[in-house]
Amino acid sequence: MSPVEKTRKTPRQPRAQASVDFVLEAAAQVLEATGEAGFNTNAVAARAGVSIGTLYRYFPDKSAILRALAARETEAHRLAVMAILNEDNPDVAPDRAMIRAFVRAFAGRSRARRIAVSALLAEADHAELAARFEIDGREVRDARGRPLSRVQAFVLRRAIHGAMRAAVLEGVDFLLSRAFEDELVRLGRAYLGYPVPRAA
Amino acid sequence: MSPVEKTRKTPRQPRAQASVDFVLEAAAQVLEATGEAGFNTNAVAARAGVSIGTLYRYFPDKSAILRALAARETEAHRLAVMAILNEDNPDVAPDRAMIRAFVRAFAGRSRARRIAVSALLAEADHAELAARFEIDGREVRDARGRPLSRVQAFVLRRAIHGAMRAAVLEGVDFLLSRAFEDELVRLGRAYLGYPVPRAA
Amino acid sequence: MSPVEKTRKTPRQPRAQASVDFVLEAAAQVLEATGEAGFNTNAVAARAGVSIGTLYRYFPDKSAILRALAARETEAHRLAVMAILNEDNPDVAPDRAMIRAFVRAFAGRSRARRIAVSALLAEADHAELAARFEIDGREVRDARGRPLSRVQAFVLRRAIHGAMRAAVLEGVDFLLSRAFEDELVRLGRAYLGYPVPRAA
Amino acid sequence: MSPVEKTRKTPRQPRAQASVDFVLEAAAQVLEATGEAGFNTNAVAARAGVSIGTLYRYFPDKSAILRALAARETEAHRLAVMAILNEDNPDVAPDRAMIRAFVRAFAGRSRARRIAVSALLAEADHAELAARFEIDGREVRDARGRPLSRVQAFVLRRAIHGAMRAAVLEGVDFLLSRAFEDELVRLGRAYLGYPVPRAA
DNA sequence: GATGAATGAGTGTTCATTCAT
DNA sequence: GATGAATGAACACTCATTCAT
Repeated sequence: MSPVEKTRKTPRQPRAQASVDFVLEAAAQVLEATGEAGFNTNAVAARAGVSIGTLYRYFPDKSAILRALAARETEAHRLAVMAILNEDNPDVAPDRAMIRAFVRAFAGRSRARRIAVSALLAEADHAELAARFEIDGREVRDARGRPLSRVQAFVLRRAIHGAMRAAVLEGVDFLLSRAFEDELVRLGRAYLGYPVPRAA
Repeated sequence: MSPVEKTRKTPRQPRAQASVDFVLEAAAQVLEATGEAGFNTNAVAARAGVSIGTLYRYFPDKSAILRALAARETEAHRLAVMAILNEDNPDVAPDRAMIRAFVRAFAGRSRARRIAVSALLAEADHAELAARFEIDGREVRDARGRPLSRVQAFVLRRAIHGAMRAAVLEGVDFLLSRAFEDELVRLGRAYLGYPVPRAA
Repeated sequence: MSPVEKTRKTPRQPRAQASVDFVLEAAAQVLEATGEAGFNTNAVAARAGVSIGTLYRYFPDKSAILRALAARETEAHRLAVMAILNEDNPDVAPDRAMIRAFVRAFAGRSRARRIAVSALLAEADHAELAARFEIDGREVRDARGRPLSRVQAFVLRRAIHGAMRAAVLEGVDFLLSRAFEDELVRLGRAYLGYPVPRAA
Repeated sequence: MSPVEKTRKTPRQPRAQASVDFVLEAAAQVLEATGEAGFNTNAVAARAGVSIGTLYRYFPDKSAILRALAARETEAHRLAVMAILNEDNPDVAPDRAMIRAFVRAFAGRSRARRIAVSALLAEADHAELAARFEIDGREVRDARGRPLSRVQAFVLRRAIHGAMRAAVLEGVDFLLSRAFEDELVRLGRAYLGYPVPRAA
């Protein structure tokens, strides 16, 4: 996916690509610093060190910036998770690695991501967008080796995701703790019917 | 809790209370119809059939409307859940009843509630607000009769809540299905170590 | 002059007169406390302990309150000056007594008076209003016993008044000092050709 | 002093400077025509032939327009006085020249200046602002060659200024007459102990 | 292609005034 | 006569977007 969903003119020259990047980075910073209320095109352009006219050369309107940012952040998140998963770490089970990757990726610059994504959600068709946030396409099977039903896959992913999301949003103190990670792992395994260690 | 957190002058006359109700109902409708972008004081007042001055007599500013609406919706949700729980229905286990209540109460006018609540979250201290959304104060114990740790309670509640929330937001077709309810129940029971029927 | 220039119905009953007084006193307090910016009819009515409807029964509009207040304050000032002048104080020369009276009368609740008077000036015909602020009607004569010309009388009065006014407005530290009083006295006497003591 | 105390962005392009001037000129005209009551940002922008957005590009808020106008008018006044003083006119004594300059400079567009200045006074610290309105920095000495005390200098300046101010405000017919000028000159000289011609 | 000055519709909010109760 | 809820015109100010330079 191109970083900009719909540009007036797709940038080919490096300078143009740099401008796009500056704008997106500035957008993330403005969102992080001032929240959605302070997110306006002039502020973004100013922080990007780009004129407002240039900004509009690359983004058709304000919400396109948000959309591009959401795409960029989602992609960055996906890559971060993938990177952790691909580390060849035999001591860590795949599901635990996944959860750890998610939590860590979530914890950084969460505000900008959250706002961008929620702005996206506010505008768009939810069902259509849901797919974007799937990261692990691998088929999951239960303890008996049966693939999950559609409903089961939904519940498993959204439950774990929801608990992580809430932890980030509510700023709980145990966000990066081993105990929290353990419980998320247990949740997934118990649901799938794997034997789980007793709770700490 | 009074529907209006802090009015400029507490309304005594019935006409006044009616105005407050009109405004909140109008606010919910505007949110439902146009989203947060279309949520402006003039539109709310117009739809409420009330002058803008009257609106400002009861709400000190725009965000107070949102806060009052979130409070009203949360309270309505709580009451709906309670009502379902209090139905003397011996055929339904308490955890299932709870989940059913949540899903059903969530399903109606979700957009207004979601936006109001998220506006609330955008402004306020997350940790402090989290408590408001707890509905069931009952202590939960695992299959061995031990009370849950703080982290466990958090994970259990937010996981189930997150899956329901995602289902509502994404508008999944199985939202009100028995299968979905079953899986949520299984998720909770498995996590707590209760024997669960095999997945459908 | 009636305290209220033009009432909708001249109050005869004591309760009505009391309401008028409450409103004017409240107006002075509001002006003193918040300046002209905070001077609004609802605030005045509230502080007067009177409903807004009652306020409008006695004052046709907002500026009538200001006019009545200016009249009241001017009259109070006039009476204060007269009272000081009428004290049989043989040790104080009449011109000095006058100046002292003015400065002292000016110094108290100056903000409300100043605002009321300047609001008055902002609306009305200056020439017509000027007469109101003449307090001492006595004819002044110069050292040779000749009456002052119209221009001379104007210059004398406005010069002394202007210096006092500026001292009040600028909040100088010597406002109530003997030195300041002395200089104002010297100014008047020198202008009239009387011998003056050398400056301190 | 720059005409604009603090712009949001200092204008570089000539078009921008022209906008600032248009706004200030329009502000003076609106003040002159409608008084402070009619002084609103939309009216100023409209009369300036400038959009409201442009107005706000150069002035952070409404009162900044007033402040800038007061500064501009004060400066214009100062320059006018200086110009008259610098005319090499051996027939006119310096004190008379000063008074003449003041009166003449005061007489034009007095309303706008008065309102702008009084708006300034209404907001700001009086003592701090007083200095701005000093025009002649020259030390004044009395007939015996002694410098004036602080109180004396205050009384002298404010007295003459007050008489002029009152004459302008009250619109007296003798404002530009020789007689008025003579009396102001006499007032100053008598106070300082110089021999004065007998009153006309 | 870049710039940034200009635009103006839109929005939150105030408050003088009215009038049903 | 008193009350105070309701009204709505008015206004300060923002910001997405355009376009002359």
